[in-house]
Order: sequence, then structure tokens, then C-alpha cells
Amino acid sequence: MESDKIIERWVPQFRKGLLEFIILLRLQQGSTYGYELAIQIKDVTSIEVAEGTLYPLLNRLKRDGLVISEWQTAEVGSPRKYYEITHLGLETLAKMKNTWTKTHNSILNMVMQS
Amino acid sequence: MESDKIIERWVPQFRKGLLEFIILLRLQQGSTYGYELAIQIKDVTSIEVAEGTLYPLLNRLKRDGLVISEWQTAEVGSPRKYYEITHLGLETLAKMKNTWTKTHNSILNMVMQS
DNA sequence: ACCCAGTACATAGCAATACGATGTACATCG
DNA sequence: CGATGTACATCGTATTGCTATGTACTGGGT
Repeated sequence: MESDKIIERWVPQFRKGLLEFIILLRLQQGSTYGYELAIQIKDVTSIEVAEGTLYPLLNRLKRDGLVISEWQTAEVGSPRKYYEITHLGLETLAKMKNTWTKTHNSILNMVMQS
Repeated sequence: MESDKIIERWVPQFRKGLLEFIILLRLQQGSTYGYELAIQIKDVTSIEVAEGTLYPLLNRLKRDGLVISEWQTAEVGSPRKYYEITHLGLETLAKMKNTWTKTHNSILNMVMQS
């Protein structure tokens, strides 16, 4: 198999858990709703989050108490479900940052050695 | 739920795909065998790779042609299966490095903004 | 002689998650 | 009035990390 196809299959695996981290990072800066979240993540990280990934993920975050949600309606447009990060979410995010930093340093070491 | 338990469940997901990357990085420095690989990864990255994770993973890498393996027997001790990275493995590793670097920069940006 | 720990590889089954496909509903623009 | 965009949602599949378990050999302690 060629390496491009291998990477294509690898990337989704590489993203597992990462999206949660990225979403919490974004929510730390303020509330937003799913559809906009996907656009912003793509703008900042070039990662295209599929809707079938995003909405279940937000529900998991809510189920675990890392975020809370609230419907907001306007005169025009579909109603939006805004998500806000909780105290538990911030606490968890801090630990994720820690894990990420440690892992990055480890990998950097291995890249250096090569 | 408390954040420690959330992290505990998150870490395995976070590792998905990463181990492949880490193993290829290590193999880039020279051939080695499974058991030693686990020890070295733990030494360098503090990541404890379960055997039930490592051996299937090495078989996947072999199946995809990223590594090749060879049994080596000695007068004493169990026979060891040595793994060597292939050209395709190196090519794939380069792309993984690229993905990793891009993602790290994106995340760094989000951390900065907060 | 016996037991325990270490070395070394392997598989089966479970749980979690990213993604494609599909669906709903409303708005807008040509 | 059809196509595109906004906005949320669910289902099924594939992949993968992990626990548990198994096999087999080695060496040290008692």
C-alpha cells in the first residue's frame, strides 16, 4: 500500500481524543454552538470535523459534565445550541494540556535523536 | 464524574494512532524486538504499552509493509522477533511527523490564545 | 526440588470513537 | 422553485488500545 493511503487511515485514529481536547480549548475562550465550532476548528487547525463526529462528541462532553448547553432562538435562522465549559471541564482541560505537553516533549526527543 | 476518571478514559483514546508513530520513530534508529521496544518506550516517553496492544500493533505495521520482521535465536533465552523499518515505513513516518507538527502548532495557537 | 519473577510472543473479547451516510427543518439567493 | 447554506441529529462500520489469559523458557532464592 502507498503511504498516502496509510496516512488516510491513520489520521482518524490520530485524532481520537484530540478533538475533545481541541473543543475544550476553544470553549475555554467562550461559548459557541456546534456548527460554528466546526468552522472555527477548521479555520484554526485545518481539521475538518464531520458532523457525525461533532454532535455525538458534544453530547458526550455534556453527559460527562464538561460542558453545559442551552438552546438559543432568534427571529431568523435555526435555533442554536450553545455550549459553555464548566468548572469540571476546565479542570479536565488542564490535565489534558499536561498530558499533551509531556507527550509532545517525548516525541520531540525521539525526533531529535533521529 | 471527577476529572481524574475522565482523563483515565481519555488517555487510551488520545494514544490511538500515536503508538504507531512512536514505534516507527524508535525503529528509525535501528532494529529491535517487541519486548525491548515496550521497555524503551516506557523509558523515553513514560508510556506503558500493554503487550496486548504492542504485538497486534506490530503485526499491523508488518501487514501494511511499514516494517519487516525476522526471528533471531540465541543459545540462551527465548527467540526474539526483530523488527526493521522499511522504505515505506520511513516515507509514512515522514508524513506522520508532518501531521504531528501541524497539529501541535494548531494546538499551541489555541493554548496561547487562552 | 519447588516456586516466583522475568523474558518473550501471542490471541480473544470489550469499549470507545471518528466517520460516512442519511435525515429533518428552515432560510436565502439566483 | 431548485440549489445552497445553516443547524442539529442518529445509525452502522471500522479501527484500535487494553485487560485477561495462555504458552514457553530462564534464573534466583530457599
